[in-house]
Amino acid sequence: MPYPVQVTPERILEQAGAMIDAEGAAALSLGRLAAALGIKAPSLYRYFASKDALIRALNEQHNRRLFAVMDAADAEGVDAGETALARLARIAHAYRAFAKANASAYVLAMTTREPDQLPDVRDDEPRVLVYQRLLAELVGEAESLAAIRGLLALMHGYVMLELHNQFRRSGGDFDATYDAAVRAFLNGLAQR
Amino acid sequence: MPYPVQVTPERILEQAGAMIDAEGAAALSLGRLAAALGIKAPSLYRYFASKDALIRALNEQHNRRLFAVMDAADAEGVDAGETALARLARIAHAYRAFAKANASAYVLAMTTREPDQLPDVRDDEPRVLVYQRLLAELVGEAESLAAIRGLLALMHGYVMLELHNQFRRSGGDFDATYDAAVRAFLNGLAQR
DNA sequence: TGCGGAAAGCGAATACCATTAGTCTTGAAA
DNA sequence: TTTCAAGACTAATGGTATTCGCTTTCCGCA
Repeated sequence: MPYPVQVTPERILEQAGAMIDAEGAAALSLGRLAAALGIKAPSLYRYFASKDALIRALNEQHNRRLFAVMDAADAEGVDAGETALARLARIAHAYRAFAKANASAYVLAMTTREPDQLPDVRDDEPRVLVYQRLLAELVGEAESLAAIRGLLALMHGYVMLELHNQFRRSGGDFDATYDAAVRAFLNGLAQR
Repeated sequence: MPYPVQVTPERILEQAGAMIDAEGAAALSLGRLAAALGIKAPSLYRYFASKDALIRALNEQHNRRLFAVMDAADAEGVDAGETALARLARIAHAYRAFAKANASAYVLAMTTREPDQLPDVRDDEPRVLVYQRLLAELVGEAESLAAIRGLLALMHGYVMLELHNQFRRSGGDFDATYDAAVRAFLNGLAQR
């Protein structure tokens, strides 16, 4: 039976992502993941050194896709000849849409405390710099660090609270209040 | 040997909180918790129906304390005769200080996906309403829902990103950029 | 004063979980 | 044809939460 290759790292990640999406990250066990792939749990160790390493690969993939979605959204804004503020609002909406479409993976990537599961932060730094420069157009170079941190916080916090049902008042339109909050922040930055 | 009471629910929660603070929530096991209390794991089930129930009680306690800290901060602002905007900035700083002083417990309370670990959201609704009314002074009744959601998101998101080392640019003063972001948001709200 | 029930602890067992070590099968290269 | 490494396997280890039935101790009531 053995030898004919039955899985690849990509296939494993794809299946793991699907199971996390369907049943949540806590429910992912190597035994059930392996069974879904037609192999046994120990065989997974041929491809990933540990469960933590597998999750880190998943998180890296997630980060790449998140940035790709934001970049694509900004490209649309550029094509439409939008102002810096309008482009940032567009990016903020793309961010939230992606996070909600990949809720379990998003939460997993953003809340892992185990250092072994965390992607290397340095990979993403140049990607974030693009957006920090865009914010610098609104607020000046000196304030751009506070601006990028605040915008990331607002987007991330809103999505996290929404996904965890932590908003006490369930009434109202979540899309509309998100838009209002983002625009208030950007306007407040531009005001200075 | 049995019967002489060795623990109470309060004592269990206190020890669990201390262990989570010291070693992280993931490292909390009922066996080690029980050992630290001088009993065995199954005995814990006399006091909590499950580990999830124990964690929910911990989260409820955390929420009560967080609101108490914010209320106390606001009381100082009221005593000092501050404006609504200054009071809100003061509350935002108290929020972040509390979250950072109880990092593991904060993350645990805000990121549990298991419904059994989540406190009843309705308990906190009246407490949040106080702050929503304060925001209404800045922005009007109609926009106050977006304002409270945005402010919570900004505070929560900033703290979460900070605690998880997700801010790519590690330079700069985290206190100063938090203050700048909060004030930008509040100014943007007041501007309308 | 004595008795019964309830409460609080325990040991043992169950069913998972990630991980490791060692073994077998296979196909391709020599 | 033989060799060898890669990919899968079985079996075992130590950890986890949880359940069950049992024992011991105390308190209230007769």
